[in-house]
Amino acid sequence: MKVSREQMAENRRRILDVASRLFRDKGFDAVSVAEVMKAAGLTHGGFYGHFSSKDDLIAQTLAHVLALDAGGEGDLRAYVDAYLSPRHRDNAAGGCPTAGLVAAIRHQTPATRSAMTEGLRSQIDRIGKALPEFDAADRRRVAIGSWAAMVGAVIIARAIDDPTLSDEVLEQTRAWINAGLGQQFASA
Amino acid sequence: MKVSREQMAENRRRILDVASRLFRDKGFDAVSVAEVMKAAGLTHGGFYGHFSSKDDLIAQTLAHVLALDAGGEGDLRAYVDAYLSPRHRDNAAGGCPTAGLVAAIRHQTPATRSAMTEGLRSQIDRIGKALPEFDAADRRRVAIGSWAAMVGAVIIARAIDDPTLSDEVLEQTRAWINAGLGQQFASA
DNA sequence: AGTTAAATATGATAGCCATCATGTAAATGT
DNA sequence: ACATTTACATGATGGCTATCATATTTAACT
Repeated sequence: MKVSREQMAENRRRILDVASRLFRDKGFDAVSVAEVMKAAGLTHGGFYGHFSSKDDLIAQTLAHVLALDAGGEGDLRAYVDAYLSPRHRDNAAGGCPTAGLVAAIRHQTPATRSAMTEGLRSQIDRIGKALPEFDAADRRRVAIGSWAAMVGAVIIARAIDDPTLSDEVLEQTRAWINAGLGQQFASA
Repeated sequence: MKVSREQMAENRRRILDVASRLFRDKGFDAVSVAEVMKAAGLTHGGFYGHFSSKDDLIAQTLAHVLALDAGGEGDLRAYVDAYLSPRHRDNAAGGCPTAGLVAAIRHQTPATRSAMTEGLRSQIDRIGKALPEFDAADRRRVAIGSWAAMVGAVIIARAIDDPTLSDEVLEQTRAWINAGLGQQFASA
């Protein structure tokens, strides 16, 4: 049955929202088109009215979720703490899409890779802007190094099945980043 | 046709070797059992004589490749440089299995998660041992922080489709880690 | 109010893949 | 040498999934 223009727009938004959660939680491959539609309260039939393919859904979902994500522009210390928390590690479905999906991007279409590239570029810039205490030369290094460590630590912590070691990875990475944030660099 | 005992052992080794390359290159899901067997010069039929399931292959392949991997115990600076090089980024099939596969471990069986956990534990210990200039308290932090940044940077660099930005991620992370390696920590 | 267009539902279809069944030939042990 | 075991090959099978075809219902336009 046909639905109103705004109902359709809302359906589309809901599809993207549930898809982003499902993809972050289970990975692109493990989520079927029908599963996404069902989670959005629809059936699989209407899917191709919204997207031209599953790859298209992936690309649009990534662009959608990366546009929202934004974090780290204000209090960087607080952002790092929340990012490297057990709570974030245990909440992949609602957590940072970069941590949840970067590694899978290699195997995706150009449109998806492009969306992720722009998301990463923005995030690095955002972190850089939150580091006014560093001079221009150091700012980029700190932003990129910290972001790589944050993403890497969460990915690693999620893989480890020993809670003690997993917690330690988060905690020590947090300490390592804080140490790096707390000091200026004389040379390189 | 039956083959000699040692021929069988060699076949098994070849299966694990090609599987580890294929998995690192394309991911667990995108590689079929038949594809692995074919790459090993066999047909799909013999597969279940060696492994009880694809999940079993994954677990054994990971244990196999992580046992070999070992790196970073000697000259840590050189290891970091090679790890964060475009060459390593562009060689996923032959590169570090952690960088290539950690993120997918979340969705694997307990045996596979366990193999990865032990691999990570060893690697962190190995890096720690290569840091004699740090006192015990700092060693762990430097090892974990550096390793998280290395793994994160390679994963991120592989996702990015802009060569300039991708190179920059590697290079700045390298500089960031070297800065961290080059200094003692007074407090935390 | 009536016609048309469109959004979604229901119901195929085709391909891929993990796994199983069975055959075959050669290695191993006597 | 012979019997037996067994590693691998060939050939199903069943399930899942992306995508397509068609029907239905109702919003949108006149």
